[in-house]
Amino acid sequence: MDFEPMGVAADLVILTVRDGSLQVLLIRRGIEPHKDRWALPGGFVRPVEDLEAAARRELAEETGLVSDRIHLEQVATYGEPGRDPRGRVVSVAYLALVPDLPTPVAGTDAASASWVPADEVLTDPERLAFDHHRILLDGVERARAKLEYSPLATAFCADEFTISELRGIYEAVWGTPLDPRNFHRKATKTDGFVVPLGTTTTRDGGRPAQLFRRGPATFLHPPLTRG
Amino acid sequence: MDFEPMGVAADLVILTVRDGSLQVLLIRRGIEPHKDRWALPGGFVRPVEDLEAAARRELAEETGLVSDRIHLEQVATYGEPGRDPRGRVVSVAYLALVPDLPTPVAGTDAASASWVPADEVLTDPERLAFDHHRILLDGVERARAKLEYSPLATAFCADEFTISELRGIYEAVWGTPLDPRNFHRKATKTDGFVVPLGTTTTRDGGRPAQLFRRGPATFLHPPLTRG
DNA sequence: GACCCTTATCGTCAGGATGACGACAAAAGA
DNA sequence: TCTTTTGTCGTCATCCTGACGATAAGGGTC
Repeated sequence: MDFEPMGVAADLVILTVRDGSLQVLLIRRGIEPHKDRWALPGGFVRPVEDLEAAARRELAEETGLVSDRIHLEQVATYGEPGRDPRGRVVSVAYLALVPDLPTPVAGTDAASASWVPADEVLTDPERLAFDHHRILLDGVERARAKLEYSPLATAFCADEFTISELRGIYEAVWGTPLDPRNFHRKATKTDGFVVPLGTTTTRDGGRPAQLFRRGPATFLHPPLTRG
Repeated sequence: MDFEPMGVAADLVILTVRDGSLQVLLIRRGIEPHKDRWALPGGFVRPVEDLEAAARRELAEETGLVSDRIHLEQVATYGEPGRDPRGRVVSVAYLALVPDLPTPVAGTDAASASWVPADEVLTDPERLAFDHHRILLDGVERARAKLEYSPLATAFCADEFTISELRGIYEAVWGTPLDPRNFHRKATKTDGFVVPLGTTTTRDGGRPAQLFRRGPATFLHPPLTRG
């Protein structure tokens, strides 16, 4: 039995935390189908190219971020017949977590790509083309869940960060305030989550805060709890 | 820009608990490539067929289970160029959890499909064709992780079960013994995990045990802990 | 029936983690 | 100097867990 050929695309949910809110990178489509509508960045996987390589290539094209230190993980694959008017297209969705970029979306013409608050997009199911609303929903939920039991929040931070900056990540992604004192205790006492650098900064105002770097832990035990 | 067509397959990690151990359904391939080698059940997605529908169809073909009450979830998608000698094939892996079947693999010729202890397969990376060892690894790890924070263990059980049967599921999947008294407390006190039926059974020997049905909870809070 | 074996179920207790919140420290700015 | 802002350390009651003792209620054996 032979197979029926299909198109395979890689779509990206690229998240960052800017101005205290979780934001997603969207592009305005320049071509049909869904011309002029907002959509997730993405494109077809090339004939000889790994799925993750395709995702990483799209990520670089849209953000200018080429580092393999950017967190990128597969979320799910969407293949409902009819989801793409061009034919049978199966889309593998990836989730990318990037720090707040100093250069706003470098390497792209600013007109077609921009950061948008995630909940603003999530509350309007018609905002995005294709089934990208569902993909975004799954991507954001994945990110929210992983903050609980993995040290992934550090992927949103710069190399060096303070505990309250880290807390700000959690508050933005979860959309809920956290007690600074309890969070401080949890973050610093969970083995391998963050390592102190011995230096301080006053960039957040108030009393100088210790600077930290991400630790070697791959999961948090016990996990943090949402809400 | 047009797309390069690829084959899209759905492969299945079908797990059950039999004789106190976690077992996976494998088939012996009757055709090339990898003829006569063991592999996960699976096949190409049809031109007009949803991915999950394809997985459910394969599940029915291999096990005779057609019920939509069987737990089936997507795990990941594998698309490395060269993973299939027939050409560029992208495989969407699904995880199915089924109760210990009274009829051993109904609807299939018994020669080509059989239950095999999962850890026996996992310890030999060359046991399975294609990249199915990796897929199995990911599927089993998903199952192990989800038992912690979801009531999914009940998917391995019959409609009515005792607490110690449920505990047996955990012990088999995690490969670690659990304290019967603490597990009983946890299972019965976690809201919505199991609901008592008021009836008892002595099928496990010893003092009659309460029978339970799965409860309405979709996650366990707080989660159970492995080992 | 007396006894034993097996499994089910309840209870106790110490230790760890959490959430709520008080208190003080150390900077910037008025 | 005083106020404001943020960081950091403590305290305490509560909940959950893991370890484990004790009792309950069947079946089987003699």
